[in-house]
Formats: sequence, C-alpha cells, structure tokens
Amino acid sequence: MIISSSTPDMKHSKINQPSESELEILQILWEHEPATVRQVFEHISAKREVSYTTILTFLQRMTAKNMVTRTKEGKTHYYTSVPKESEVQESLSKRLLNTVYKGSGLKMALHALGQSKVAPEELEALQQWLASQKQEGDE
Amino acid sequence: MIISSSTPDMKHSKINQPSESELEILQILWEHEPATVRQVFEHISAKREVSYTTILTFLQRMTAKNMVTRTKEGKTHYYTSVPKESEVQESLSKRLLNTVYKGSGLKMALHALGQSKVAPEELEALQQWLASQKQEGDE
DNA sequence: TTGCATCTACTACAATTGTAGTATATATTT
DNA sequence: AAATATATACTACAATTGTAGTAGATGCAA
Repeated sequence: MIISSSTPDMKHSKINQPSESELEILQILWEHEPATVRQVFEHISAKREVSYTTILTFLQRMTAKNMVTRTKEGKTHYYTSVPKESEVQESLSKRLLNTVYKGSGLKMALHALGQSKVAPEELEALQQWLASQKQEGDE
Repeated sequence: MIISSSTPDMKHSKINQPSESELEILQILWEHEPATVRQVFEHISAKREVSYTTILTFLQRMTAKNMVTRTKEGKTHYYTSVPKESEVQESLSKRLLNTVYKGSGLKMALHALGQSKVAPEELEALQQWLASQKQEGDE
C-alpha cells in the first residue's frame, strides 16, 4: 500500500506570506486575473520604474513556489494567483498581531483605525461587530 | 557658516522596519533594557534553539544600523533599543495597511479583532473610540 | 524574406537575513 | 599557574529578494 510520500503539500507555509514585491504582483492579479507578464508589467511600470524581465522573473519564481499558476496560450503565459486576497490579508495580519502586538487585537485595531480616515458607513460595521461581541459576552 | 552637510539623519527609514529576528530581539530589549548579549540570548534560547553568536551577530548588525545603542561596562556591552515599541508597531501596521489593505483601516481592524479574543474591558475602549468618532462626524 | 517586436528561459549579481564557527582577549576558578 | 568560562570581533555561507541582461524562438509587418 502506497502512502504517497510525494508532495508533502505543506500548503500555506510560504504562499500566504508573500514578500513586498510578490504582493504587489498578487494585487494586480487579484484585480486582472488571468494576466500576462506584459499586462502585469504595464500596471506596475505605471507606478514605478521597473524592467519587463524583472516582472517576468518574479512570475517565474512565484510559479515555482506555487504562489501563482499559469497556462500557455500560444507562446504566451497567462497567470493566476493561487492564494486569495483575504487569505493573504489574514495571514499577514495574524503575523503582525503575534510578532508586534503580542496578540492584542485591540491595540492593533486601534492603530489600523487611527491611521486611516474611516467612513461613517464603516463605523456602522464596527458598531455592528461590537454589538455582536457584547451578545456573546452576555450569554 | 557651516550647515553640517553630514549625517543626512534619514532617521526612521530602516530602524522602524525591523526584520522578524530583529524584532524578536527588540521585544526582549523593550522589556529588559539595557541588556547584555547573554541576557538576550537566554531569553530567546528559552523559546527556540539558537547560538549565542547568532544573537551577538544580530546585536552587532543592529548597532551598525543604529537600531540599538550600546555602552561598554568592563568587557561587556549593554544594549538599548533605539526605536520605541509603539513607533515600530505604528510603522509596521501602516505598511500592512497600505500594502495589503489598500488603506482600509476598517478591514484591517476587523481582521485584527477577529483573530484574537478581546476582553470585555477592551471592548469598552473600542466603544469609546467609536463614540469619539461619531462626535467628529456630527459637528 | 528580412527584420523588428515579443515571449520565454537562463544567468548574474548585490544586499539582506538567518545562522554559526574561529580567533583572541580577559576573567575566574582550582 | 593552568584550565575554564565569557565576551567581542571577524569571517563564512546559504537562502531570499530585488533587479536586470542575454540568448533563442516565434510572430508580424514592410
């Protein structure tokens, strides 16, 4: 009986912790998926100086890490992100929470809120959340 | 008249964005400042396998980056952190906010809150904050 | 058909990060 | 004094990250 010792599948070890540049690329993909190297390149070079091959290299490395997937269409590759945006957000904020806030979600939340102007409708959502928490506490 | 063109003083460029390991060391310092290499080492090696010289190397590099400061006492050095804990927290959370939450403090706050159990007293603080925000909006 | 444009694969390289060994000086303990 | 422990400085090295150049294939345009 074979236990399939291959591909340990250690899934979310690296792909949910993209580096700064990898994240920049993932952002583009999340909005314009699937995209070619050229397309990603266009989006990024609209914001900063970078070479086409730099993007290409990244996409290739990310493919190797299984952070993105690609399919060939003629001579061109179309890339798709593997992790979802929300997964990466949670993964990275969890890390921040544990490494710099020692697990205090409140402190982190206040910092997050303090650093951006929150719209009134958004305050609503927060109000909601608060209410739901009180409930739980009461039961 | 001399304008002192030296030391551009580009202060908070790197020292507020410590790497994972640098942060681990800063944490120790924030709680046990000033501390020797040995002391930092003891704290860290209580949690994970690491060599004394690894810690030494880090403290030396961090000194070079002005992320920590040191004073000699006999043959031993006593290290003190340069950035304050709150500064690093704000700096890193600001980065996360902009790179992965595209500036939406609310989403980030909710993730932070969702990933840790928040104590009732803490909910209070949040309630307070919310109230203060509503005020502003009303004026 | 000749040549430019566009793709991909491969190679390179410096800086940073994490880790630790070696050499050396200085204490401290027997 | 000899052995041991402790501290620092220096060196090394692999992996990761950010950046980009070169070579070769293929497609399109004149």
